[in-house]
Amino acid sequence: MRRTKEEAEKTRQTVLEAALKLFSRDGYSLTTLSRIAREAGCSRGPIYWHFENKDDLYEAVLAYSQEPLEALVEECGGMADWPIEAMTHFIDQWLYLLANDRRYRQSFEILLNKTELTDAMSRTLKRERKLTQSIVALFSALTAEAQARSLIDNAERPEDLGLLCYTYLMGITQTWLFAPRLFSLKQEAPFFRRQFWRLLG
Amino acid sequence: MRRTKEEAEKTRQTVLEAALKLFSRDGYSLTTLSRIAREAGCSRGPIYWHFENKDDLYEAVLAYSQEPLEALVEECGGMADWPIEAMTHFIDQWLYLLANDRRYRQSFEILLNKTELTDAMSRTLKRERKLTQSIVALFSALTAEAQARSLIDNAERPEDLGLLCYTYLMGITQTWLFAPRLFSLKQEAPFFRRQFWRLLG
DNA sequence: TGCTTCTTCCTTGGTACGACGCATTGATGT
DNA sequence: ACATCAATGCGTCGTACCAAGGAAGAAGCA
Repeated sequence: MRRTKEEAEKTRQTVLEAALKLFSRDGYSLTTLSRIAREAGCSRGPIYWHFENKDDLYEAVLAYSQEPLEALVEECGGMADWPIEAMTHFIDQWLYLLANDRRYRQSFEILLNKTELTDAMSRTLKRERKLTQSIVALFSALTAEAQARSLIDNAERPEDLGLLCYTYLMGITQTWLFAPRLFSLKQEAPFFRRQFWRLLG
Repeated sequence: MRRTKEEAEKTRQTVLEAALKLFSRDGYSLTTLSRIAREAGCSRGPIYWHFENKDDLYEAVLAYSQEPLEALVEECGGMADWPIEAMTHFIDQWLYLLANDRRYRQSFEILLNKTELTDAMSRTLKRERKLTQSIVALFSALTAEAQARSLIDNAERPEDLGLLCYTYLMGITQTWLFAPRLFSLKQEAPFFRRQFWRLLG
């Protein structure tokens, strides 16, 4: 039955949240539209109304779940005049959100552990690589600025250091999500922060 | 028709190689047993003869593809008296194999990008986590030994440093496999090696 | 050695199952 | 009255898995 605009939008959000939960828990293939509908408390109909198909829903879920990360990149991009503070903030937030923000954690969970990156999702892949690229570029710019002000060692090229910062964070993220019981992220966070600055000198 | 023992074993290997190729390229779900059979030049029958089911084949493929890595861990485990040389060797080999050894690269490709880590593959997951654990333990032992001989800085706990070494390598691996065009692994390898030792001091 | 029998390895249909996607219908805000 | 939002049922497709059968190494026996 027809709902008001707000109700319809709420339905859409509910589906999105349900899909995020199931995709991040059970993976893309195993999660059927029926299950998502049941989790969202509706039938499969609304899903096809709000989204083109399963792939489209997946893309929407990923975009939705990555909003916090994109906001963080945006935020630190505006702190180019305080490169050290910007990097500190980025790392702190990255680790904090990973440990405490469900949506943020689920976005990585899906992408790293619950998706088969095939040609079928080239659209999603392209978006993700662009995001990766933007983070590397951000760190490259910040390290370049920090080097210019002699705040960090300048023996290495800033592009390399930008890449290094990204791989450093992704390594922690990937390892923790793959084996959460291997170590406590909250306990080790200060250690990882300390070691980060050894990398940059 | 019945083959000799050697021919049968060869069939098994062919299936394994075909599955490795397709799993690492197209992912687990998209790869059907028919495709594997066609790639291996046989029918679906032998697959069910040599392996229980699809999951079992997957497990076998992963174990097969990770032989080089397990050999490397084994090898460096025997170099406890030369911790610096052992770590150097491990990193060099890791990066070299990643760039040059097809099977080694495919094993990570499958695990990182082409598999949905659901409860269904708990057996595989357990094996992988154990392998992770063994690498972390290896580096912990090597850093502890190096600290004892004052070869590296001893401000941090060796368990933490062992974990750090692993996340460091996985970050590079994950990032490169996710976006191979982001950087050239061969060109950056020396850089990554240099920075590794900054982490340990 | 030569014949028979058993076992192994593989081929080929067939079946059961479940998912996606769509089309139809229905209900209700606007 | 109309457009929007949702429920339902069906068609189609593709896959994993199984069953029956067949062909030829391997092994036992004279």
